[in-house]
Amino acid sequence: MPTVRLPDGSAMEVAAGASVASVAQQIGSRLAQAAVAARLNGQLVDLSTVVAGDGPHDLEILTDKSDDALRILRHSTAHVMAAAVRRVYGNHVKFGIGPAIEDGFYYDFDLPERIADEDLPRIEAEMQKIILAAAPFVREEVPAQEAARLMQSSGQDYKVELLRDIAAGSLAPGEQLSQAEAKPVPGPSGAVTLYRTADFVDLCRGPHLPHAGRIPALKLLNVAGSYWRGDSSRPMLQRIYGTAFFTKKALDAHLARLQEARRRDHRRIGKDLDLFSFHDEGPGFAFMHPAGMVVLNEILEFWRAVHLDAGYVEVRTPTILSRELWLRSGHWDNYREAMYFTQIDEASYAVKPMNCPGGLLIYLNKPRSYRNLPLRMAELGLVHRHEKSGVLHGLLRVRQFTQDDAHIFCLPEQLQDEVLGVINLVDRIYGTFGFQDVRVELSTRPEHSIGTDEMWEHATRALRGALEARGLAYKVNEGEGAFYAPKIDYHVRDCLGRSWQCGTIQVDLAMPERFNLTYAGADNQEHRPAMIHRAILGSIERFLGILIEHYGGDFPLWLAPVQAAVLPVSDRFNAYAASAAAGLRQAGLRAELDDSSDKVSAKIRRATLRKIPYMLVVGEKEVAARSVSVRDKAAGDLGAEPLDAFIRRAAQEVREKRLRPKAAAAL
RNA sequence: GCUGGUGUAGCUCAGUCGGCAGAGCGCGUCCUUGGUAAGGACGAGGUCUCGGGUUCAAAUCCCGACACCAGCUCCA
Repeated sequence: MPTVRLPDGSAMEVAAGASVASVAQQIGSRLAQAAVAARLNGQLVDLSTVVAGDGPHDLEILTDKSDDALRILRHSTAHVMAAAVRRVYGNHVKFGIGPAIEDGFYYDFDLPERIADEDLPRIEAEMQKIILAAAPFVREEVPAQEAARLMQSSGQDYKVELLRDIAAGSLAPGEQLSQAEAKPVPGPSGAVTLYRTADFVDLCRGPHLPHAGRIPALKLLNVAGSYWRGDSSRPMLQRIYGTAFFTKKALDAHLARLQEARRRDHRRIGKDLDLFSFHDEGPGFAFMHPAGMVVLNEILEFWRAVHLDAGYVEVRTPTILSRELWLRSGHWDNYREAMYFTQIDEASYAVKPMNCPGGLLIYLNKPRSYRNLPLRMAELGLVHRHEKSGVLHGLLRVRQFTQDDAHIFCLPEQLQDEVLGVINLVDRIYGTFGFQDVRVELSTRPEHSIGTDEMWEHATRALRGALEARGLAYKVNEGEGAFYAPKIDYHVRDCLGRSWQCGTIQVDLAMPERFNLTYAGADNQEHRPAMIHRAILGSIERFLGILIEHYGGDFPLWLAPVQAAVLPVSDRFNAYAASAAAGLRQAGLRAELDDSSDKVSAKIRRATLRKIPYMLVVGEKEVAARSVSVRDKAAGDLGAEPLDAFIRRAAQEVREKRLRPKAAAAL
């Protein structure tokens, strides 16, 4: 009799030929009810899987509490969607792949008709029929040849291609098909598995729900194009995105989060708050308005202060430099399609896409001594990159932006300490903006790169050593480094759980070589310095966009374009209100007076919509007491307070760069 | 760059079958002088993205360009 070992360590005997489902039943009917799939000897399997052989077998019944179960639910929902699409559009639909992804699933289809967003309800309705019918997921193991014949005869060219690659063993993990659920693997006997749901058969490794009736809550979200296997030279398929959850409540919470993300879209808020704009006359080039400049300048003032404190000096290098310089740096070889070129007096020049060559020229401008290293040279450098038209996205992807760059020239043995110094600076800066959840990735040497193996090893070791010295968890991205250096990338997660790449630290031994940088050592010999490229905010413009979404437009006081609005109750109090506003401004606060002829309630509404943190209502009582009646945008009416006291309190809040209480709804 | 969608007042959007260009908000003027999210009246504001075509007649139909949106590819 087979024996299974459960996660709690207990063992039990099960009947020969028993399915996982019946084992679950044997453990308890509640568990059997809740069971979605199982992990048998480390493999995810269907509930219908038979526990074969005496074992002991490690068995874990997965219920809707587990993340694996959620992925299985979504993957199964993708199959149901495919079945529904086939019913709605007919048998000529060709199927690509349909995996579960981070927040849901998708399926790619090839069909002559256009699927529009308006068609999604029809598809969803068809899915509900399949769910109502509790259509089972039937697993079949067949020889690859037979599967190929089946797919061929039904015109499923993409599936045939997948089968061919499986047979050839060339379907490597990490390909665009990286979602494990989507990737069928040949069994030990060269067999592949098929899953049937309703009248849809898919090549699929599984596992799946026992039947479609186990899908409690789903939503189709949008349609978009997508290359077959992520290859831009292959056909473009139509992809439908959707999501599914085990409870209606969880689905609703997720949809609310999507809604909240739309509400916080920095493009929307940027327009509403008059922070910046874009124009046809310069696609991808942001126009910063006065209110946006206030935020930007506050960020930069803070940035300069902490850099000064961390031992940096600041430089500025030209935007246009000779083409020859970029040939020397290797940028021309590796990056010219994305660079802008121009001509000055017959000679060829490039608009800088990076600041480093300029920094190198400053280093080379005079002899350097080990006594003056490390040299930490910061530059708020304006760079231009020709991003392809389809990738532009508000402030988050632009063609011109300001990097908060720095180049640290140091002795090779100082590298790790310098990297640690940058890591500390990153912590300090991100913490100030309220980014708590920061993830770190280490990218190693890519295929196209300059420099020697030894350089790359040394450089990568310095980065890894610093990460390990700090005890930071990090993910490694093999071959994802820059052409001249391995790098640490920082990803910050905002309050909606979305991740943004901001900071980067790159240890570069190749550029100093190319540009023949030297310093005089204590031995009076020439030596080669090491170089660190780093940015913390990344692009200032992009960081502003991220901040807008993170705060939902409700900036902390120190960043708010207008910090306080003085709202007289009637124009009889305009004179006092004006003097109060002047007092605030004298104390360095950004204050405005609303002397329109509206009622206070209308003034409050307007100030609230403009997301002004403090509203100061003044009327007869306040004039008499030299006070203001404070309304905090987040906390509401706080009552009267002497004007001086408010000024002191607000100035203190600005000095401390205090974060505002989260005003977010729906979180 | 690719696939699909969208482009009308400062903003959000309506505009039927091809027949005089619309609303709300905002803006301006006047009235109103009020206590914590919208007081009232009047008014101004348009190259219907741009270029071509069809038509007696185009915001509307056709072709092309551009920009934006969703996604894919890319992001030193």
